Amino acid sequence: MSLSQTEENYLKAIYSLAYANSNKVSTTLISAELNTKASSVTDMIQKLADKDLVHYKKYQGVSLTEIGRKIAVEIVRKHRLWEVFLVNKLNYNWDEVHELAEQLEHIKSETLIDKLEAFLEFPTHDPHGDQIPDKNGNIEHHKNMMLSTLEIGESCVVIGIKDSSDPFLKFLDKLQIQLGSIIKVVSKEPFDNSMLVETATGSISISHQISKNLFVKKL
Amino acid sequence: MSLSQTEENYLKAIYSLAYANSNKVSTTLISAELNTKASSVTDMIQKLADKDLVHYKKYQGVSLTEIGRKIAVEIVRKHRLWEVFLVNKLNYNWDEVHELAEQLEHIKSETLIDKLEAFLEFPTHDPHGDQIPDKNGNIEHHKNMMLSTLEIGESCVVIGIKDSSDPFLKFLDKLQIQLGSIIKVVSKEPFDNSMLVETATGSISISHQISKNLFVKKL
DNA sequence: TTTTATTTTTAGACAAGTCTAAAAATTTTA
DNA sequence: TAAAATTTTTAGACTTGTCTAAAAATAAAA
Repeated sequence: MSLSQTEENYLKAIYSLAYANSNKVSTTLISAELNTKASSVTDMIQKLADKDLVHYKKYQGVSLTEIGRKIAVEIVRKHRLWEVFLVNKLNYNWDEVHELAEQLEHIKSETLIDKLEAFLEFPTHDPHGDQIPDKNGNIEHHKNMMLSTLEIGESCVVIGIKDSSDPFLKFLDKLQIQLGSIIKVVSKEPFDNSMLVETATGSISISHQISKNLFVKKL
Repeated sequence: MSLSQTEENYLKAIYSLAYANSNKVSTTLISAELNTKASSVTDMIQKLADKDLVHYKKYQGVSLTEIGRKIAVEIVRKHRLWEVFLVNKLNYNWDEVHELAEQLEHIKSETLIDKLEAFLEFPTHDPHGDQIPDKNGNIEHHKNMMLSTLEIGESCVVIGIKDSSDPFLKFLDKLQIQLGSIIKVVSKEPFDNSMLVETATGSISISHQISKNLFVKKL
């Protein structure tokens, strides 16, 4: 069964919304995510239900079937691998690649994405620090350790960001903080919860706003 | 002006047909190339004419405008660069990449293809030996020297193939002849125009059928 | 140069995906 | 728990790209 780009986008939207909203997703939520009208969503949902990709009862919201979920994860996998390609090989900045990956994720091929994965040497995270699902659709959500929770003297690697808005990404670039950056907590200021940290490029002060949006792995 | 994938495919079809057919192309030819019906072609042609991408007068055939030609060449450029990527980086065989490139050529981005070109280190030919147009849409069609025209004792590099059908590509693979292969003509048989040649992997006999379909550059 | 055959175009229809406007169901609130 | 507000669905329409069948134009043949 080959899906249209549009159908794939619906599945992906439901997948990411469902994760944050305990599985059942409303028509309006989807329409907001995809910039369409609720009535259009209803139409498409009914088609997807006919194909057994979503569970659907009128007025009761939508959730993915096992097949639907599998396809959605596959698309996420493609999206993230393409992002790695764009950043690591073509020298894009991590805040520039989303739109392009949005297109590339829909390229149809049995073999392409596995070959790409091998070429990229089996990355585990995309440039925003999100895990790349494996070939079988397995994805371990990592245990959300934020920089803000570290104690004085501890060191860590940046493995992801929570708020991946454009301004935030740009700001991190300015601070020269990237995926893989190593950070050591020098001191913490109880007054505003900011912290002084040591990075490869020197020591800088980081606000709570920032430190609570950076996923890290302790060293 | 952003074109749909379909519109781009029409321009590309007209471009490649026009090259072999002295510029004016008929509705039926296009419909054969794109696997559609002539009536569909007429419809689309009229839309393209409205957008000044083709010259069109009823019953008189179609040709590309300057803008149309430019866009067509751009797509060819994308197609060929993606083919290089697939073969050189992802280890595809040259006879497997056409369909995929057919999809990738439609990815929309201002910067992607130039970055890809740089990453590939500015290749001049695709895996089938066809020239890659430059950023400005310039393409020098090389002067069609075929292996069959070489004299005894001369050496050459394979730079392209004329008949890029699947069976032919597969056959060349079997002979271990690839782009860049070096071939020296040892002897020619006047009876059937076959030739005995020396390659990296030994000396083999090549029929006229083959030698007249290989573009080469003398050394 | 008429008649015949072929090619091209028009006309009307259909599928996918979207929209607006109005009706139906659900949820909120009083 | 009944009225009001919100959400969801239906109905009908529009666009893109396609099709078939028939009409119009061109090219070939007699």
